[in-house]
Amino acid sequence: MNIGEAASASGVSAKMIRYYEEIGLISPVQRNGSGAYRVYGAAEIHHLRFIRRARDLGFSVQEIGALLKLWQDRNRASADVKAIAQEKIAALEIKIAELEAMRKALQHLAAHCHGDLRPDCPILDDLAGTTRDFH
Amino acid sequence: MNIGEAASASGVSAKMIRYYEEIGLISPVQRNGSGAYRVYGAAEIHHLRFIRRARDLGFSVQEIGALLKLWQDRNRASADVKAIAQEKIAALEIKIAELEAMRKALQHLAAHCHGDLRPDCPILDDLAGTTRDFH
DNA sequence: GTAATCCTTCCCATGATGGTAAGGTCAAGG
DNA sequence: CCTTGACCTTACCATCATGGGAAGGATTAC
Repeated sequence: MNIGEAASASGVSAKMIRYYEEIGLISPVQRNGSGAYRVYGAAEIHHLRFIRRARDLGFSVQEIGALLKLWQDRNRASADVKAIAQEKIAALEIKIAELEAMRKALQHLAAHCHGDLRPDCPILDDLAGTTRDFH
Repeated sequence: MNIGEAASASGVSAKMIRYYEEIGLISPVQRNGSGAYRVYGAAEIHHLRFIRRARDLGFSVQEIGALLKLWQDRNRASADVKAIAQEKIAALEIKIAELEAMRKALQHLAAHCHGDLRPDCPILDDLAGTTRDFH
């Protein structure tokens, strides 16, 4: 299987497959007879799917490196994996809270903005720091 | 006021102040006698605070450019500002939903992982795509 | 006058991804 | 056997906002 086929089979773009190889997330695969083309088998596709799924779940490439190691360590403790997942959950919660705060603040401002042709605008007033309390 | 003082007065790092000038978000400020140092006054600090606040609310530098133009246009329609804010709110909501989905998926997996010394781990099973339905 | 602190510009790095360009390889069909 | 088109290769650049550092000039305090 060439890289293009591996890409569509795994959901990871050819570009990214080469990149993951370059940074050492996956080891270099075999090449074809002339050594020109990368050749992928079922095991490699499996790896790539793993990576793809982990990316979708929000893990960074570095974290995926750790997960891959654990995946291949038959004696791993499930606690090690769970710890990584829980750190990620905590990070997600922080990020979500930040975005929620932004959303709330913006919605509050937008709710008080006429949104018509008049120039008066509480949103800009807030950004400019000239807000009079409009509660 | 030199750039360092402007930085602490506005909450925007000196590095970023120069960057914003470089990309044209703010216009070049006056220089001191020898022309070596940038000099900031109250108006510039006000601008920088505006930028800082808008960044905190999640606006990109490009969007802030638009907001700054509107801010300085006395005849702007508040609808124009509100539209930008609402687009940003919508984008935030999409991002939040994505992160929430990740968090949910991870929490579901983590809840089913023993988290002990045994190697059996539903999290890795899921990533590997070998999950047997454990509902 | 000297030392310390600040400022300047320029270059590099981040993280994960996409784009492009120049060129090599392979498979199918004539 | 040769051409053509599809695919692959590497190498470089761009993104977005930010920080780091180096080399050197300006200013300020003593």
